[in-house]
Amino acid sequence: MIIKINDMSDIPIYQQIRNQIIAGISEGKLEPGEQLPTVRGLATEIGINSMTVSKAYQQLKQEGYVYSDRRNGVCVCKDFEQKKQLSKASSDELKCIIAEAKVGGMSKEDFLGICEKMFEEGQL
Amino acid sequence: MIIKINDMSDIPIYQQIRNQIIAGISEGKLEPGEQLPTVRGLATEIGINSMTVSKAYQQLKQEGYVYSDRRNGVCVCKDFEQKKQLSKASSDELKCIIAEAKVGGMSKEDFLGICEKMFEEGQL
DNA sequence: TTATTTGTATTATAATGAACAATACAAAGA
DNA sequence: TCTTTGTATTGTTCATTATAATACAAATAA
Repeated sequence: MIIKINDMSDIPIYQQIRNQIIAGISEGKLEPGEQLPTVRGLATEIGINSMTVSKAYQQLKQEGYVYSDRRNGVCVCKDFEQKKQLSKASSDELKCIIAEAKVGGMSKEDFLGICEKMFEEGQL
Repeated sequence: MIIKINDMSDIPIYQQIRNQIIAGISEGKLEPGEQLPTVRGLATEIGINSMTVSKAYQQLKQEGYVYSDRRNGVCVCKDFEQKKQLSKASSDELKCIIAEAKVGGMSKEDFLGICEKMFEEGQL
């Protein structure tokens, strides 16, 4: 699982790490129970401060994606909460994306097609 | 067209304004050529600094949603660029939303159903 | 036991962005 | 001329992000 940081992005580094870990889990690149890179290891690898990695891991932990153990590091959860609904934040963001797509002249069918492809992409 | 600011949100005020204007256009609450509230008027109405409103309008202008005129204020564009594809930012955000939905156990069908509803909502 | 590795906590600092305050200006119209 | 419009400027305050440099507790390996 390779984490890639875009320094030009306006998305904070710790958020980019978080997003990529979640994407990795959803694509099966990170398996339940698998250990994530260590805080110091990942920080050195991508050339950032270890506290920034720690911040990403703490957020993932708080959101229920990973758990941590002093010796075994941070690992992907084995059972995710099956909420089966979008968070408020996701729902709000989705509304914005759809509004922009509509104003840009995209048809509902095209939009759903894009979503479908994204959903299937990287599936196990 | 009423703009509502959520002070608790971590989304910047100028961004909230921008998002709501775009939503208003996509729902037909704001018609092509229609004048937006004045910078000072909207700022007073929602109790914020006028430069914050100006910042939102400048971003909308730069993105091609509105145009401005010294005398007539800021108006909704009459012809939007029909790009018919998502911006890089929207596409990246959508991927994150889908990854979170998948890990949360949402089926593709459920997700597409939510998108379909959102797309149709507030349609003319 | 001792040393190492793990996540985590602490303190301090620098850089950036968001929001505000207070003006000022040019352009257009009444 | 006076008002209203968007815009530009300057400065300040505050929160967030990211860094640096340590330190600590817990678990494991030597």
